[in-house]
Amino acid sequence: MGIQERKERERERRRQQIIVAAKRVFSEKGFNRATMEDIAQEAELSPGTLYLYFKNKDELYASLSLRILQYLNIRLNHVIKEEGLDPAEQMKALREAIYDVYQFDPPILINLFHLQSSETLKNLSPDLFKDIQNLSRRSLEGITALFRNGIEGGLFGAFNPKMLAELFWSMFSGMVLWEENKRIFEENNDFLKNTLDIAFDIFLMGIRRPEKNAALSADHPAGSTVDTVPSD
Amino acid sequence: MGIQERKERERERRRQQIIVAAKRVFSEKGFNRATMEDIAQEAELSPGTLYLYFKNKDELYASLSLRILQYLNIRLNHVIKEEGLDPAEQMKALREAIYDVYQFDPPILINLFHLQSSETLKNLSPDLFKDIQNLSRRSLEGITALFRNGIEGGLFGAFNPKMLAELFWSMFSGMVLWEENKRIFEENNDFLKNTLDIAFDIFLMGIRRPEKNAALSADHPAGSTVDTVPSD
Amino acid sequence: MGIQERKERERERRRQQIIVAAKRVFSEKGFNRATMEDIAQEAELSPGTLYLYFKNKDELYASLSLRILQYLNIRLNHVIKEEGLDPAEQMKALREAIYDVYQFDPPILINLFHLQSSETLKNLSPDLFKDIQNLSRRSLEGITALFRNGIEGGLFGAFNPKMLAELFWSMFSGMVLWEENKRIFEENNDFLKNTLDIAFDIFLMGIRRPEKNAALSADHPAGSTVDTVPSD
Amino acid sequence: MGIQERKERERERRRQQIIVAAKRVFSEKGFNRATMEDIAQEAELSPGTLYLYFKNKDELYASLSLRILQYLNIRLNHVIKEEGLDPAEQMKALREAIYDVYQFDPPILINLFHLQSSETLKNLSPDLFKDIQNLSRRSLEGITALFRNGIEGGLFGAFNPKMLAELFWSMFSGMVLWEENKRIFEENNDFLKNTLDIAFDIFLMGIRRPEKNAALSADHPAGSTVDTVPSD
DNA sequence: GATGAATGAGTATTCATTCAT
DNA sequence: TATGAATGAATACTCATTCAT
Repeated sequence: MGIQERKERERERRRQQIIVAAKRVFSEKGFNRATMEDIAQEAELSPGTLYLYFKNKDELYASLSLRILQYLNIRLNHVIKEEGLDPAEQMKALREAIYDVYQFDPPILINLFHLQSSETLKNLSPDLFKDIQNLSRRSLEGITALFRNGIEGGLFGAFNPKMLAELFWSMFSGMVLWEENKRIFEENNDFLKNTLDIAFDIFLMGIRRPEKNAALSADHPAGSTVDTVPSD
Repeated sequence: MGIQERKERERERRRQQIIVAAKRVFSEKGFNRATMEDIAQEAELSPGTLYLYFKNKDELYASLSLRILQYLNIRLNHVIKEEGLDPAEQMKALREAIYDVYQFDPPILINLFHLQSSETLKNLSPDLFKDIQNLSRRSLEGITALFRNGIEGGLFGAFNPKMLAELFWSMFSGMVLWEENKRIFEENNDFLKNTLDIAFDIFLMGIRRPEKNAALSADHPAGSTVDTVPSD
Repeated sequence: MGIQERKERERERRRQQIIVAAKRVFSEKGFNRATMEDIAQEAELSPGTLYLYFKNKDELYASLSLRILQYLNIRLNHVIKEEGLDPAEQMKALREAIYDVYQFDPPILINLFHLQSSETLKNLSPDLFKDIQNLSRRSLEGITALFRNGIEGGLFGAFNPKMLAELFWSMFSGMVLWEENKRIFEENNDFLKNTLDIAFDIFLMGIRRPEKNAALSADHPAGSTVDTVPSD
Repeated sequence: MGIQERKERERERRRQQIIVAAKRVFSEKGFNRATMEDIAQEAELSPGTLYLYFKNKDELYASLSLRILQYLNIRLNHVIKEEGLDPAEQMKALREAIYDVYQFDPPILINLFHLQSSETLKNLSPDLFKDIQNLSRRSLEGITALFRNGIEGGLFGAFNPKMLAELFWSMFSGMVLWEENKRIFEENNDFLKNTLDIAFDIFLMGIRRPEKNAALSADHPAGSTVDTVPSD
């Protein structure tokens, strides 16, 4: 059993070694231009060895995302389980957690969004697909829980917490992509780092006063999302 | 001259025919799995003909984006130039324009974001790259102008209009991507159509009360974007 | 008939126009890289028109060679038919004719040798192939005749005139190719112009004294070509 | 180390296996009509494998030439370094060496001349181009050295040895091409084998008596190459 | 005759994946 | 386990040639 376990640990170490190498290569060359040969070289292994740890290139790529989703979950759980935070403080902690996830590995985070909107996802092994799906869902549930706390704690009005969570998350995705856009167009001015704070505030401001929102929203049906959609 | 013009028109019609076919195939199979052969077949042309109208696969793909950017610009210009709208009404019109752009061609819009965060962009002919860059920039300037109107019209507080425009646009991008995510994870519940309104309201709500924002933002440096960054 | 003839003349003019354009393009880009499109553009015609005058690309290419072979024949005939030349003067005239053929169109002449050692020749229409074959043969016969005159006039020893003609011609081919080599290796020092004279002299010197040749050749069977091989 | 060496040897064997197959296919079909697929099939390998040993089709083709140039060099060095040969015997040995080079691999030798007068050469990797260039140069230097010996040994008159070497080599090239011509025109009578001897004799005869050459050359400037051009 | 848009067969090259060692 | 040589399917792109106008 000790041997079994040591082997398992060793195996995990190799996987991480490969993932780290893959991360570097994918970031530098993009998914299509990065070859398994490149990654093997970066990992100081042979191409064949990669296939002992990952079924194929798509799965190796997807495993990168899994890693950041795992980190996201850990951070969200910390926020949720930390004792003695009132809803407003939780919100501040959420913002910081999101920050950290971005800083944990910016290129991988971009890969994550790229992955999600690509054909790759459809070709994963069912297990890995499930893992990604579950972790995504759990992350969203975590954020939802935080918003629900806020609502229940009287911090916000009567919005549907899941919808707020999704909106919040998609807003964040958009900012990350926008950052990437700017890098390509070479107007690199650190959009994300400069605006996440202000965006967060604007967002929280907006949802803080539901009675005014209701007024504004009165002339279109989206008002129906307020409080009437079951929160999951 | 009449002949010249007719030929030009005929040529443009063919280009559109190919673009339409390409759109279908790219949407169905994604960029990598879609072959030029597939597209030619869909367009009821031969592969060689595609190359009479588009230099290569990348450029054909990029041309899809150009099309939606053109539509976006037209719609934004309408909003800006429409007479007799007060800032609040302009904001409402902006929301509707954005709606329409999405509905004009949802899969292409997703392609646009995919394109922007991909390696493809770097390999276009300089002309096409410039076109996309310029149209993107002009679109953003259009949105910026609308926010500036809002600010000058006293509708909002003292935010930097360009930053608001970028934030708004990235939020929208994120929602589109999220919609795509959900499609892949097969929880298709029309997130975008249901939430664009509410998101818009939240966003506008938030930026409407800068004095409160300032209070919230007081403990972090992002407050510095308020009113102190030159509006262009 | 007048009309018929004028049409024929017009047709020939077009052919020449195309050949001239093709010559330029082939010389600049080589056979494989030169496209029919390129040639059409150079001739200020459309690609389709080329096919009204030449069955295909190979035949157009081969027609270039025909042109220089025709010129070679004309020059050789002049030398042969010129009255009052003794064999030594005829030899000098031959040298000058060969010079002129090279200077008539150096790149085409190189093309000619390239053509002859390539797969192209096998794929010509029988007629064109025959034409080239016949003109080549006739040229060689012309040179042979000149050498026979020399032999019969006592200028040389007892060599087989046809063999001397072939040897002479292959030597010239080799010099042309060598010139081309040097151009590619960028040691361009006009080898051909500088050495044709000296080569000619060495060659004539050598064959002038068959009794010495016989001595040198005594230990190998090639001596059998002396005077014993039928001259056709 | 033993392993390293064995691998290197194995690799070289594969290269030769491919070169041999390529030689057959190129000879049969010519450069353009021969496909990499054909060559792979002939070598009983897969197309991909060819690219593990040769960067591309051009380089594979050029490598054929390298092989014969290497053989030529070896043979020339033997002649030069053989002890106890007087200049006349060296010349005889040169003739035999040239014979052998032709017989070593007639089709490849033709390829070599074809290569040198084609566009291919310009597109090789710098290294391979350098190799070919150097070996060509060294071969010519070898022949030059032999002629210099002859001159210094009083065998010939006062010609420039390098020019003689070039002339000699181009004559040989021409004979090879002419042989190929005849094969295509289907009058295959082993021209080369029958005439190299006689050509050699004529050539040597001719250069043996420079004072007579000078007489003949008196009326054209090529006489200036006699003795006045530096021998390198 | 002349055009030139359309054709579509033809191919070099890549690279994820396998498997004998 | 690890290797890395070999595989061979897959595909973007070219260009000689055709034919409706």
